[in-house]
Amino acid sequence: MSLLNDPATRPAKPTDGELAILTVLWQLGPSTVRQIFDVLSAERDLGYTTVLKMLQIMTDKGLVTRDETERTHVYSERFTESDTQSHLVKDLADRAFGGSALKLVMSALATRRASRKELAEIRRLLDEAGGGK
Amino acid sequence: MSLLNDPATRPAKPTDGELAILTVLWQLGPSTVRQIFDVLSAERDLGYTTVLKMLQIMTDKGLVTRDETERTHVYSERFTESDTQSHLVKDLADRAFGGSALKLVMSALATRRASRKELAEIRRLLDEAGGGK
DNA sequence: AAACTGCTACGAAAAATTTCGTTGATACCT
DNA sequence: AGGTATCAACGAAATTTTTCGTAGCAGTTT
Repeated sequence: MSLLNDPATRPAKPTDGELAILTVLWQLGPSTVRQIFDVLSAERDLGYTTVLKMLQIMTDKGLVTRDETERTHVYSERFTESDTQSHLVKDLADRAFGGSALKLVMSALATRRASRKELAEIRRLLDEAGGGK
Repeated sequence: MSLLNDPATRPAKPTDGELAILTVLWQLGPSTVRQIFDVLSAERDLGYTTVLKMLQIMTDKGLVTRDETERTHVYSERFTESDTQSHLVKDLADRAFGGSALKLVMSALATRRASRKELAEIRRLLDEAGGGK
């Protein structure tokens, strides 16, 4: 048997193409191939069956689930947006920042301008994080 | 002609394998294939010529430079650690956070515990970033 | 000089990812 | 019913990434 689609095992990091599909699912919620294709094909040139094939592969990998009750299948993300994002951040921290998510944060802050509102939001998170003591 | 090795063009995001090599260069500074191989092969199983080939490809892509004055070539990163890191952060922000590096930061902070010292450092960066007003 | 060691270059295989054409089934329209 | 549109499945081609065997060259040792 394969390890694919094992509910207990988290799939590997999504590829770039897979992530592009996931971001559409985050935007639209559960969607058909057609809906996802419409969004992606507006940005770049790719075929309908390409999207279909990727969703089939993602289903096998356990990145999405598929509702087959209707003829037109409906795909849903299997992990939440923030869960997947956290994973990607951790992965990048591991691969490029010696495992330190905080170095990653500092890198991001060092090169980005932020609005007052965004900075305030970050401070609030910091206060929460450090609030305990 | 090819666009490879064009000093004016930034190479595409390094692959996972390429990034692994870059992190070694960040640790050791300019290094030979042997030195890089020794570090990487301690972590995972791979051959010497694999590392050599990757460095040759990375040279073609312009990710590293090669000093051939000695018989044993010495490879150096072409972009600084923080430059490359910034790029990777921006890339991830684009691909997974709708282009918002700040959402990425918030995601990282939401799931990480930080030491007081680290939090203080982040606050300092925030003050710099928001200092103007 | 022959054998050995360490190195680069080359080519190609293997693996992973991305792409889509074709087929056959199902629904819709006239 | 016949024709058209939409869809999933399948297989395979194309591309990218990773891997390393083999060959040849240059020093070193015996």
